[in-house]
Amino acid sequence: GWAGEGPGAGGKNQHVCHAAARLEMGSLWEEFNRLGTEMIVTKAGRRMFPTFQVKLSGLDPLADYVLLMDFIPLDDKRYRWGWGSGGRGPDLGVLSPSLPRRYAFHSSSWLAAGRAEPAAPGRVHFHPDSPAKGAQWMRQIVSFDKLKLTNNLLDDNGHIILNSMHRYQPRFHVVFVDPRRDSERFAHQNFKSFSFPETQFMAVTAYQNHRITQLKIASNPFAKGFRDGDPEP
Amino acid sequence: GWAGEGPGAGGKNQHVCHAAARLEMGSLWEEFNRLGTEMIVTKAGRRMFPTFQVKLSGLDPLADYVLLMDFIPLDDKRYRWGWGSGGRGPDLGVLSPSLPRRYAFHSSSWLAAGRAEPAAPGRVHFHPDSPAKGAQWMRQIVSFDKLKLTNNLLDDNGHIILNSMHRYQPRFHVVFVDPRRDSERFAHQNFKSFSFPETQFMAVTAYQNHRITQLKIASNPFAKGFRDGDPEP
DNA sequence: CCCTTTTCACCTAGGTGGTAAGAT
DNA sequence: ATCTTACCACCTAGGTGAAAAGGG
Repeated sequence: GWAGEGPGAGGKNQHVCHAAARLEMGSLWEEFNRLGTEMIVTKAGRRMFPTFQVKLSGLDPLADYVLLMDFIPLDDKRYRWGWGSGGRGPDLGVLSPSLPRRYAFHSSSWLAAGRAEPAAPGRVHFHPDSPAKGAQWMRQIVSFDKLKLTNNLLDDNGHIILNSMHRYQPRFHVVFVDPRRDSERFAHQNFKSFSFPETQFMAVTAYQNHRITQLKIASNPFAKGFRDGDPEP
Repeated sequence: GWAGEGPGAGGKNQHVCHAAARLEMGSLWEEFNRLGTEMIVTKAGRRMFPTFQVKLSGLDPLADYVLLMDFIPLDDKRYRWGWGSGGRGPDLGVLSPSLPRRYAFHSSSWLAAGRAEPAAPGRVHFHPDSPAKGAQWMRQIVSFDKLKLTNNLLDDNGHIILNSMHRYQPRFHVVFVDPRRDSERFAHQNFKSFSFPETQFMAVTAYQNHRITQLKIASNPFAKGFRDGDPEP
């Protein structure tokens, strides 16, 4: 689907105000989202699957743009996977109101388990082709397949730092490279942001929901070695 | 070694006149050059080995530069590998004066065999990180490992088109991206070119000199499968 | 006869989840 | 008990020269 930004798009530079982004592989994202998407985080950094990819339109073909992503916590909670009674202490086993009921399967589900860890510095990932002309960005699908997620707070590889067992919303930003001298003063007008709710996920160090594991194995080419039984072209 | 450009460096823009490039893996290039370097060309495109890599210095850290390569014919001859008497017709089996005597081994050597084919359009290969700031280019070795050579005159993959059995000199160009309005008028001042004689080579569809083959196998990691006998770290 | 094309086994390089051990 | 780490077999993706087949 198409996702504009949250607040009204007023006061934006002409070079970004008509920018639009369509999420690619939308049906796959939605299939994961129905189950409750999980993304592995490792010390060395792990790619996302599905990969975040968008098709852009409405850019000035001759202007320069920088494309980047960041990840914002969806709430201030820490989660655990299980069945409420597991408890040590004051775990109430209360489903977070923001987690739809359908997240529960087989007697296990995501349960709020306290307040979130203090958030990491909040890194961003620049698309490695940045900067480039609008025409170049619009020519084909823009893929963030070099982006990696890590749980290492001391990471020095430039990866995105996330807390495991916390929920995140990926955000995508189109930034017009303003050639004007004091362009910093217009910075707030020169970018446009996109959030696709179907791309939100839980950061984990190991998959919790077995249906997520199976969908990853079924849809990620690199996990073909774990597929068994009938081939499905 | 270091290689400046041919004609006097006079009249160059300040952003390029101090630029310098050191060829990396120089001793390997020289080892190949002593035997007579050959580079495979294929219809689909083949990488060079050794890869053309340079360490840059003397750029303006804050200015934008484009880096690119092209290949110029070293002479107007066509060559064949063999021993002079093979001949059909007027092959004289005369060693080209520009080919050192050491090119001959084992009763076989490169022989001039007529005039060169008409040259292809003369494509260039832009380093995929272009454009980038001088600081970025100087930070580490710049590698042209995405560059591919083809003998397909109709190639539409943007590869470098060469004639097999012809000799070429790789050239490397540093181009300052001039922000001035009518910068085209200064184009001749805004670049600096480098030629390393030890990187010249013969384009071939299959290796002719067996010593070249052995040196490729010994030094290219992707050819490790053809190494036999003692490992050499 | 000489050169080119195609196919192949064998590599490098790196992305998967499983598994068992480790940490708290 | 729950989460994390390290290692592994098994993939994708693509760069090698050898060998045999193809073409003029």
